[in-house]
Amino acid sequence: MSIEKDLFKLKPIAYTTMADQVENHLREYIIKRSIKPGDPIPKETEIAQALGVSRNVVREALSRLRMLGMIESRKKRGMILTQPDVMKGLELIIHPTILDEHVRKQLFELRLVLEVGLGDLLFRRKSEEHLKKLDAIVEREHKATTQIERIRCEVDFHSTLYEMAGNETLKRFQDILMPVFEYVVEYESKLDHTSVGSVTHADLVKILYSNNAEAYPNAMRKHLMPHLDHL
Amino acid sequence: MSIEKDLFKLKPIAYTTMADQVENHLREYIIKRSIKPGDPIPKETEIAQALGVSRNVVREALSRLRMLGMIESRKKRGMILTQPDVMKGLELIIHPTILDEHVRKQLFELRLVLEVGLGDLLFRRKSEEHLKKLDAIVEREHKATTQIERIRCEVDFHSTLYEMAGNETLKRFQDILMPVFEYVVEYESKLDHTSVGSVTHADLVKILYSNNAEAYPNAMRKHLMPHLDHL
DNA sequence: GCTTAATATTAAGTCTTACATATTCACCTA
DNA sequence: TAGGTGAATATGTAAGACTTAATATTAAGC
Repeated sequence: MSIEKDLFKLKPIAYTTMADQVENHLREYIIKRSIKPGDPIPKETEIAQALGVSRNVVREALSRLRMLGMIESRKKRGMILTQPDVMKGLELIIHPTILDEHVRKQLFELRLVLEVGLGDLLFRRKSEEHLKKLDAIVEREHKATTQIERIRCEVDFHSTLYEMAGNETLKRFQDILMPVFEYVVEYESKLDHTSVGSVTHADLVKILYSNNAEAYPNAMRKHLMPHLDHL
Repeated sequence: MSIEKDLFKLKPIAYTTMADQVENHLREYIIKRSIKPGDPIPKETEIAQALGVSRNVVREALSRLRMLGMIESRKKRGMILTQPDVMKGLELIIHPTILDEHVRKQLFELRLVLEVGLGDLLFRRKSEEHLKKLDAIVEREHKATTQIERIRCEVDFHSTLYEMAGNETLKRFQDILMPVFEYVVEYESKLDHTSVGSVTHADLVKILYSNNAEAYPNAMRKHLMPHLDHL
């Protein structure tokens, strides 16, 4: 009897709807035929007939791909494959209030890892313009009087670093994750803030002005140490 | 005349379908009401009636959320919110053959950044077990005779590092991106391989055995230098 | 003959209805 | 009380009709 119950519990996992299957068929179709962005894909009715399902089901599958930015459709021209934004899917899921504490923490760790490792991209792609922008932020931070203003500078500083790295995908990744971090930052700001890292933003900028790429990772590690110690 | 044509080109961008709107409504609904995983959401017919659209349109929107793992549905129990896998959306989009060269390169850079920054997680969470696993891989690599076997060791080594980091989200991120990297690795393997980084896998393991977290980032940088120089 | 305007065609978007299927709940019998 | 039977219910699937917008074709005008 208990075995039968266990089997029942397994059943829903293996369950796939027609829409799921059509979605997979379409993915395979695109890959196998190596269809490129701009190329047309078959009409809804053609797909429905070819796979022996209702147009309804096909539309559900197409709707999913369209949401991810994999296809676009025009009223008569039919549908075409598009170059998807790789981070689109992430953006669609991530919302701070839905994610649980555990995942939020893991994403924050991910951020720390990224910033320590960012050095080589920064030194290869830094520009006068970016460095001056960082200078301005440090200046603003010094003059800041309220906690809110300081946190804004904090966010601006680190966002500018990602911008400097000259990697759009990475920047986009950061932009998507930012709202999650803001929650953590708020949490951290309530903690003892005298234990701030011994390396300041100004110190980091100084290193970036130099050509000493070796110094960056450990400087950033020290800067982030208050956060790292919380792991 | 040309102005009219330009306007035409802008038109489709603003276009949103009913399914898009319902999807957004549902997202808002979930957030505003702070619905938690396990909580039920309204029936398809209720949503359709409330928003004044057909059940068909509602199903398209729900289908999208279901694909992302945000909701699950049982035949009679209705639908419930689920804790989504944050990396699910990424997994659904990323396929090496669809991504263009430019994006693939950016993702590879992302990987390099991650591995250099990984140190602190590794030193905090390393275990005897993991270190021994790394030892075994280094051993295997020494004995390897074919290029294929060497590449497999390379992949195993770095995958084990992510495993050691003790961050499931990060590991999953790496697993999803791996197929993209394999393409790049294959490409790189055709290049001059005498210019391999001066720091070997064995050196990295030695550092991990020590408690010298400061040494890690620059060691990994040197190890990855052949790749970094290609940026 | 060429351009312009009206019309037809096409494919996606939407709506309605109907039925299938699986799960829950309540009733009802042994 | 246990267990089986059937009704109720919500999702899954199918089919047909209509709307809308973009393209293709034809017709009209010069």
